[in-house]
Amino acid sequence: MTKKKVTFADIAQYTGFSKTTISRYFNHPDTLTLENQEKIADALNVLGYRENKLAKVLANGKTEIVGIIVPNLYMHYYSEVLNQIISGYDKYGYKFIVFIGNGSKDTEKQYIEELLTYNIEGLIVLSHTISSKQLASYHIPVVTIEREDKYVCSVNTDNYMGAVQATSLLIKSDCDVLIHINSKVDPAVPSAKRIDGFLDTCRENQFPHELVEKDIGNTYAENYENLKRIVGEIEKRYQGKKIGIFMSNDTHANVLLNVLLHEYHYEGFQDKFKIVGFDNSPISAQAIIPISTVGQQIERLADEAMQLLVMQMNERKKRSPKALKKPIHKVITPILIRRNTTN
Amino acid sequence: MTKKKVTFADIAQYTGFSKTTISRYFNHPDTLTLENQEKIADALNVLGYRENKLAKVLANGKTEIVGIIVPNLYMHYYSEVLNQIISGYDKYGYKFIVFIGNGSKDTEKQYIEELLTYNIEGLIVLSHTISSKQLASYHIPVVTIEREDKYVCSVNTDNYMGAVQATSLLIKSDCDVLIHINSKVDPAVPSAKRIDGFLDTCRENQFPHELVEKDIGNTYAENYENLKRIVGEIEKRYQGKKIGIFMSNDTHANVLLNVLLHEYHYEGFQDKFKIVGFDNSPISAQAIIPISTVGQQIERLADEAMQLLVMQMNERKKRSPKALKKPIHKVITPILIRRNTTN
DNA sequence: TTGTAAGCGTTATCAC
DNA sequence: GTGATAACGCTTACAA
Repeated sequence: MTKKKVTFADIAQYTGFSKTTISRYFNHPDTLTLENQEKIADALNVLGYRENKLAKVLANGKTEIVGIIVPNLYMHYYSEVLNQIISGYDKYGYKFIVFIGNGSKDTEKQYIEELLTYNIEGLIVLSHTISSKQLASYHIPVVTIEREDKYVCSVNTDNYMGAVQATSLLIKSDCDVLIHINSKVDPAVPSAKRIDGFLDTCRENQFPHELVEKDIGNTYAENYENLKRIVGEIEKRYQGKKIGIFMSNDTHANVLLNVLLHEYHYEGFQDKFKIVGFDNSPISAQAIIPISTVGQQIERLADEAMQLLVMQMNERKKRSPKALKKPIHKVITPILIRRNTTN
Repeated sequence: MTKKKVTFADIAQYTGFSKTTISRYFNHPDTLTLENQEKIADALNVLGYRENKLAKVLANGKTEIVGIIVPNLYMHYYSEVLNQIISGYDKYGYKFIVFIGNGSKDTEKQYIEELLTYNIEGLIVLSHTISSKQLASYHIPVVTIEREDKYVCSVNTDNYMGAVQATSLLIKSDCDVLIHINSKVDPAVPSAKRIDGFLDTCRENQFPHELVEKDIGNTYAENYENLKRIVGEIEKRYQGKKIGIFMSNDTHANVLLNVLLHEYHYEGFQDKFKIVGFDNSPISAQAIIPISTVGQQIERLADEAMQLLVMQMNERKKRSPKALKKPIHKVITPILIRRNTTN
C-alpha cells in the first residue's frame, strides 16, 4: 500500500494547511485549534504517515542516538551491562548503535569516527583500549563504565568495598589464612582496587595473607592447569590450615572449585577451603557448589551511566552549554552474596 | 578546535571549487584531475572535515543501518549471536541499532516503528513475539534466526540433525534406554525439530525411549527441584538400566548433572547416566564434569543471516527491485561436541 | 493561530 | 572535468 513515503507536503496539501502547521502539530500541538489538530490527525491516518527522524535530525541536530563500545559479549558481565543500558530506551528514549571492540585501538577509534558521522549525541565506553584523554578529545558527552576514567565521566563499582566485604566474609568463615588470586592489573583500572581492599582488610585485622599476582590464562584448560599448580603450592605452604581464597572473578572461582573437587577429592573440602568470587555471574549460582560472590549492581550501574550521559547531552542542547569543569565519577556499592562456599 | 562543523560549502570556498565537485571527490574521484584531487584532499585535512552521513542519507536514502531485535542477552546463545552479527560490521559495513525485546508484542512493534523512522535498511529478528506474517508486512528486508519464519527469510540450525547426533551418541555410549527432556514447544519453532530427531532416531534403531515434555521452570532452584523429581521417577522406572538423557539445552543439562552428583552421590555416576546437552554454552565446558553437547555454529549462523539480508538490501537499491517470490530459508548443520558425560 | 521562506549537508540532474 | 540548481523531509525565525 504505502508505495511512496508520505511527507509533510502531502499532509499539508491534503489538509489545506502549510508544512509549518503540520510541523507544529507535532512539536507544539497546543498552538493549534483542537479542530485543526483533529483534521491533521485524521489526515495522518488516512495517508499513513510515518515520521522521518533523519530529516528531523538534519534540521535540528538531535539524533537521539548513543554509541556504545563493549569489549566483547562473551563475558556475561558485559552482555548484562549492555542489556541494562539498551533497556534504558524505555526510560530515556535514546537508541543505541553498538560496536564490539576487538582490542585494537585503531579499529576502535574508527568505530568512534563512524559513530560521529551519524551525529550520535553521546558515547558509552566499556572497552579499555582508548585512553580517557583521547575520549575527552572528541568533545562529546562520554561516560565510561569500570575502566580508566581520569578525563571523562564514569560509573564504577566500589571495588574496594567489594573486596573488603569478600575478605571479611572469609575471615568470618573461620579461615586461618587468606589468599587473593588476581592477574596483574593496571592501577588506573577500577578493579585494581580489589587488591587494595583485600590487603588493607587483612592488615587491619592483622590476618595472615598472601597475594598471588599471576595471569592464569584465557581458556578453561589453561585456568585449570594454572590454578591446580597454584593450589598445590598454597596447600604445601599452609598445611593443616583452613584457607580462604578470594578470586578475582566467578569464572576463575568456578575453575578453582572444580580443581579442588577433582584433584583433591575434598568431599568435605569445605572444612579446608573457603571461596569467594566476584561478579555474581550465572556460573556462580550454577556451579556444583553455589559460590559466594560479590555482585555488581549492574542495573544501577547502567542507569547511573545513562543519567550521567543524559545530563551532559541535555546541557549541550542549551543555548550556552557549559562544559563540566571536572568529570563526574559515580560509585556503586556492590552486594555480597553468601552462598555455599563460605559459612 | 573544530568549533563548527566543516561542510562541503567550506571546502568549496577554500578550494575554489563548487560543492558538486567536492561531492564528486568522494563519490566519483576518477572524474577529477589528480591535481584537483590532491587540492581537495589537502583542504580536507587543513579544515578537519568529517562526513555527515545523515545528510547523505537524506539525499540518497542509504542509512547503512540495520535493526536487530533480540529477546534478551541473559542467555549466552543470544549474546553470542548478537556478538557475531555486530562483528559483521568489519565485513559488510552495516551499523546496528539494537533493541531488547521484553516479550510484549506491542512494545516490540513499537521498536520496529522506531527503527523505521530511522530508515533502517533491514531488520534481523531473533525474538519470537511478532509473527513472520507481521514482519513481512513491513515490506523491508528481514531475516529471522531460529524462530518461526514462514513468511520471511531465515537462518536456522539443523535442529533435527543435532538431535540425531545427540541421540546417536547416547546410543553409542552403551545406554539401555534414552530420555529426552524438553518443554512443550510450538511446532513452528525450529527447535521443535529436536524432539522429532530424537524420536525418529530411537524408532529407527528400535531403541527403548521416553519423551518427557515438561516445563521445568525459570530459575536454578526450580530447575533443580523439577529435575530432581523427574530423575527420581525415571530411575525407579528403569532400575538397573543405563540411562542416556538428551537435555534441551546446556543450562538444564548442567542442573541435571548437579542433581545427579548431589542427590545420588554417583561418584561413578558415569556408569549409570550419560548426558548430552544443546548449545555449547560456556557452562557446558565449565561444569564440574564437562558436558557433551550439540554446538550451534553461531558464527556461520550470523554470517549467513547477514548475507541473506545484504542480498535483499542490495536488490532493493536497484532501479527495478524484484521482491523474492518465496522467502529463502538457510539451514546450518550443528556440530557434536564430545566431552565427558558420554563415552 | 497560521504561513513564508530560509536553512540543515549531502546527492543527482542537467548543463557547459 | 566542472558548476548551477533542485531535491531529500523537516525545523525555525520572522511575518501576518
